[in-house]
Amino acid sequence: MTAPVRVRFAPSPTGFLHVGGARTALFNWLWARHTGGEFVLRIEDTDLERSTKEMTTAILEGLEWMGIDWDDGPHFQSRSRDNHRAAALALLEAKAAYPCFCTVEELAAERKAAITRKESYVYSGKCRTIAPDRAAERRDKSELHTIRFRVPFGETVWIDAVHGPTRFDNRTIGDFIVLRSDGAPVYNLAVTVDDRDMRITDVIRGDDHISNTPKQILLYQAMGAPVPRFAHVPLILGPDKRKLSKRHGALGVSAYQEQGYLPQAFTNFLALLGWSPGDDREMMSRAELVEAFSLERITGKSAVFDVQKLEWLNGQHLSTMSGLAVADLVRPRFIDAGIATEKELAERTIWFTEVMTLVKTRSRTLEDLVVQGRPFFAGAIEYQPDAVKKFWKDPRVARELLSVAANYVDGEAAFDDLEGMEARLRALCEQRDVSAGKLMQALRVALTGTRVSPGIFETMAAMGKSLVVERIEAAREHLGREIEVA
RNA sequence: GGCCCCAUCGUCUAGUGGCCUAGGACGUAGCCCUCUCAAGGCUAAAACACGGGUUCGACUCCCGUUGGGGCCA
Repeated sequence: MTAPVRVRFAPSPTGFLHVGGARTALFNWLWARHTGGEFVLRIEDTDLERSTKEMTTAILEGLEWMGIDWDDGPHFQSRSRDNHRAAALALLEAKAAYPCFCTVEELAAERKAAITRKESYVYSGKCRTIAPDRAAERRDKSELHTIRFRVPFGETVWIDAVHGPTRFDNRTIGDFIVLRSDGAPVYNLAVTVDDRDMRITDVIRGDDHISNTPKQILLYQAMGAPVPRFAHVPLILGPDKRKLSKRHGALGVSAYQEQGYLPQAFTNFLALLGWSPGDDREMMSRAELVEAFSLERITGKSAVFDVQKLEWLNGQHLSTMSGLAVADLVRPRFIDAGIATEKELAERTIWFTEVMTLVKTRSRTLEDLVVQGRPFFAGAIEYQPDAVKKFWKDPRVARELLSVAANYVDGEAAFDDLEGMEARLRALCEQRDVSAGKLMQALRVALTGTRVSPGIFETMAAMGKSLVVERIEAAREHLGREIEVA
């Protein structure tokens, strides 16, 4: 029986929750839920200058939106600084670390020399050999010093859950600082101490931390703490194949939320970036993801973020949702867009749900829903140039068609009998010797201003007779003016 | 520059020595459906970076080259 899994997500609140972080969080969460383990949230706010309360809030909100919940935390790393210092001192006590009195100038000189020799810089270890009593003496005199970790000879190896056996020659690491001269603990120390204290069993994080790992393993070993399992997840790349960054545009999770992506689609998409269930499944529910997830199936190759696939997946998830669920989700967007008031929508819940049902198969995001739903509400519409060009090519013909349409609508009593409506319209067209198809298309522009809408009879039924009449009249007037100008 | 990671269609991936004339998905193109656009159905084009080994046999294992990326400086 192995110890229950405890994972953590440890963002630093110096920026919003970006896509890479979101996926790291997701993988941790999926692993915790898959194994029945626990997910700890730790905010690494030790960079006081750049960390803000707003960013912390934004990160928590992003996680919540994605449906990622935590069992422990949020803990704030800045609150355990004393702990980190104590750990550094304990290391010193155990002779696993030593005080280093080298000045900035001396270190700069060492570095410079290394560069001229075309070697990578590692600390020479000059202060390693200072006799302990002599070092204590100098410390007592408050001579400025850092605490350095004594890196042993040999190599540091671990079995990465993603990359397999990974090894580093300790000579390339060099005695690194764990406590700065101002008493501030260094990143690798803080992380290791926190992970130890939080009893983290599995560290799932980005590939960019691989080079920190040997240092952290060395620290665990020196502290006599169990070394967790590591899984280094490949990075997410932008379309230019470079590490995803602000350059690539909207990257905060909140941006995707605003654009109208569904959290279940977004997480589904993110899960498929660097991981696959091993079969041909693409669209997966939250539960399926949890069920199928495993560290072993994470690929070692970094993946390009493909918005088009996200859009498609979002459309898929949208189409599986009921009209009612969709209506509930988009309602605020209609209100924010000033299309309808909350009260109006509340009074027409059933109708609104019907409209959303009509429109959702041809929408990929919630924003699409707003755009396509808008014409169903009273008020003026704009005639889109591309629609006019395609279906109102000749204004005279278009007006002619619309007069037939007006005639038809005038005589049409049953606005809910779709098949009957179509039969009667076709019969009328036959009688007047006009193309039913052309008429419907011209009518579509009159009713919605666009060349895209649900079936014309569904559209009319949903709009209601009076709005349909009004729109046709407006269109005929508009076309009349066009003809005069020409 | 040093260290490290990675390498299958444009993109996400399946593939763990013979099942591969390399499968799926997004995207692209075409067809069907059709009042438009989607959705849906069908079809097509599209990849194992290169060179050496190992092996009866390599997309799969090893080495090198090249390329991409990351971290540190």
